[in-house]
Amino acid sequence: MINTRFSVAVHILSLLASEPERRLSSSYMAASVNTNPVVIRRISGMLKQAGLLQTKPGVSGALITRAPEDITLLDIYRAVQQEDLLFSTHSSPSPDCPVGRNIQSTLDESFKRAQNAMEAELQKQSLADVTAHLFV
Amino acid sequence: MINTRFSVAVHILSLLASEPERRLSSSYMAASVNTNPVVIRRISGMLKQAGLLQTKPGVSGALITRAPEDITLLDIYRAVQQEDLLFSTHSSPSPDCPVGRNIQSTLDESFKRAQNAMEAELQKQSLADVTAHLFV
DNA sequence: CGTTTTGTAACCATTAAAGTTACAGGTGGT
DNA sequence: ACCACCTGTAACTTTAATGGTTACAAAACG
Repeated sequence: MINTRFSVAVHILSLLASEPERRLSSSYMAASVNTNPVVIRRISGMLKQAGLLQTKPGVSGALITRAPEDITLLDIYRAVQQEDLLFSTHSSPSPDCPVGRNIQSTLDESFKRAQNAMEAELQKQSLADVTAHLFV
Repeated sequence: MINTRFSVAVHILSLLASEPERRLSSSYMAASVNTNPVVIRRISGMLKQAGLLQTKPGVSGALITRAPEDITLLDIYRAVQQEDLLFSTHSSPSPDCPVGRNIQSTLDESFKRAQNAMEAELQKQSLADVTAHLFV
């Protein structure tokens, strides 16, 4: 199961997108997410590195940097996921067995296709789609 | 990152598919996978429950129950994955905030789409596709 | 009848994640 | 200039999942 960083990251950016003019502090967002401000700052740091939001040390709050229409869920997913492989393969299968010898490269291809399909779907969805759904 | 059970499960079934007449013991398969026989038996148990292989207590070895063409990677994935949700969402966001109030149901939909895309791709690939790739 | 194997339970080690405390360094208001 | 507040980050704790391992009962086969 993929960790909740992705989920929290979308939450953070949804908050910022809903009030693009206001700098929202980590404490404020932590209250909405229902977690510790440090967790927010940690994830905000990843989103900042990905260029999705701006912050300044000392100055309260974060601002979104792009229009929600121009941020895909894949952008957010990639920002908070350090591992780029979705599936793990068992390590060091036996090289003395035709199956063991080739299973890794074979699975790498199969798994990559599945991951690509998932990421393609994330790319189709924008932050604007999410926020539109939030405020019905 | 998705655990290696899936990867090991495909390995097991590839072995059984490559010698459909021979009963392969957990020790034999453990040597090819390079792990402990108990790990093999544990995962074999899940594959058995899913109807993908047969075993009998006391009788050495497992047999594949279906033609590799009729087993999809999704069948195998589902057999070894107890959680049916790929993405987690953070729990108990604030009900006092319009974002917090609706984020879960919104994300559930977005995440389900992504998961469906991934699973659809797994369904397109059969065990036969995998074994064909193994023995080039 | 004894060796072997499966099926499980139980336990350990490792790892990742999330929450938390603490604090240095920067800002802005007063 | 000072002070209260915020960010960024390191460090620590807790929890849960995973994979490996030991142990053993039940079953089967020669």
